Amino acid sequence: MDEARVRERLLEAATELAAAQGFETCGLREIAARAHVSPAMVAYYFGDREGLGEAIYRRAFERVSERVRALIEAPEFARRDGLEELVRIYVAAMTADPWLPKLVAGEILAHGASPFRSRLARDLVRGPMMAMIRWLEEEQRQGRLRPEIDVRWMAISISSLCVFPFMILPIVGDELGLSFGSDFTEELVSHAQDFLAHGLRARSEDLT
Amino acid sequence: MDEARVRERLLEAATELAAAQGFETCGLREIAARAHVSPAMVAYYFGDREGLGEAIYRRAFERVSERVRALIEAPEFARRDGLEELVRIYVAAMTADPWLPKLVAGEILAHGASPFRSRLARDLVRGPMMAMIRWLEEEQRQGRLRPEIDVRWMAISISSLCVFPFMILPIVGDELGLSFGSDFTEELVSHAQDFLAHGLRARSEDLT
DNA sequence: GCAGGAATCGAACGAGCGTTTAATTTCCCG
DNA sequence: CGGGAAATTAAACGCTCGTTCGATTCCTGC
Repeated sequence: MDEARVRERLLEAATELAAAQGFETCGLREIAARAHVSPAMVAYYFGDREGLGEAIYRRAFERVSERVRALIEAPEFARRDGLEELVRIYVAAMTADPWLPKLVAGEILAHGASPFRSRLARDLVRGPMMAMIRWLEEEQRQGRLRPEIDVRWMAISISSLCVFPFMILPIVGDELGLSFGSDFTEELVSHAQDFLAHGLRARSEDLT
Repeated sequence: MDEARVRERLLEAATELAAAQGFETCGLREIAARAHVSPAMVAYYFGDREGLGEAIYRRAFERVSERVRALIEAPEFARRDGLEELVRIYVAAMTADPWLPKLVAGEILAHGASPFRSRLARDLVRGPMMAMIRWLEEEQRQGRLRPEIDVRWMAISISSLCVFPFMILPIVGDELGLSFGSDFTEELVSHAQDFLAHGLRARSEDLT
């Protein structure tokens, strides 16, 4: 088996299956068959089944956190429309790998299933959200966000608008005439930006 | 075993476990033990394991669709602030049973795992969303919603704001100082209403 | 009070799981 | 080219799963 490292092929097969049906429900033999490899290779490279699961979720976590770190450190954050950039990069992080949204959803759902999964779900969700909250607080302090709104709920709402659409798209997408792809991502970004801007941003004029 | 019907106790135990860790990952013996009943009772009342799963998810689906039907037929919909009422009842539907949010999340994630689960996930998500879209179209036609926004994205955003917070609350709740309960629900409703009203509603005055 | 069907149980079965092991192949280096 | 370590495999093991089955208990109507 020379065309690619066995370890990498196992990770890829396991990731695809975990994204399609959840890691818990797919067997070692199924993963190994998809990677054209013996099931014993899982023990050889990852110790045991849980080691393989930890590896694929850790990789997913690192990809997300790496992109969210770019989100935080990007120079666009200092600009006036930082909120728009936040949404754009947040969505871009979700679409960087086609299987990431369902993987994140699985991790959210698996929270509590095992100590390892709980810890990973926490890392996967808490890190980006806490960073976002800190950024929102600063924006609010500078008067660019409506002062009366709790930043925690701002962060929850932003996350909801950026993540949840990916989770329900496979179910309602064909009925709505929407499907994965750059079109969907761009529409999501622009609509989320629109909602958030008109809902969150401090305005000099109108309304209480 | 007289204090409650065995069938009902099995349904309850399976629902709690499915909400806590997903139906796929909990065994029949575990469910039966929690219901203080022999595993053979599952076969007796539900035929097989999948029959039990179908029963609990069907019941969840019926509870949701029943409450969303109330949402559609409620007299409040004819009022000026129908959007606020929609959010309130949508969230109320999610909180009617404490295990419903995770059950819905699991169903979303399980879409594609099996023909039965795909069909149920579709029923669970499509029905309420299509009804919501039809209602939003009517609202938009009557000039109460900004005319330039795609109603499909309105529905996606409303669903996101009303459902996703329940999914991440177990993970980030303690760090944010938020926890399940009537307080959380009320805050969620009021914030979602605020965001949607200022983001979606047509205004006579300001901005392009 | 008893007969008979419904309800319930504990035990056993076969299948599939993750894992281990011994054997084989592959590869690299002296 | 040959030897030893690394890589890979097929087969087997023990375990747990969902399911089945015969026996037992619990109702209920006569």
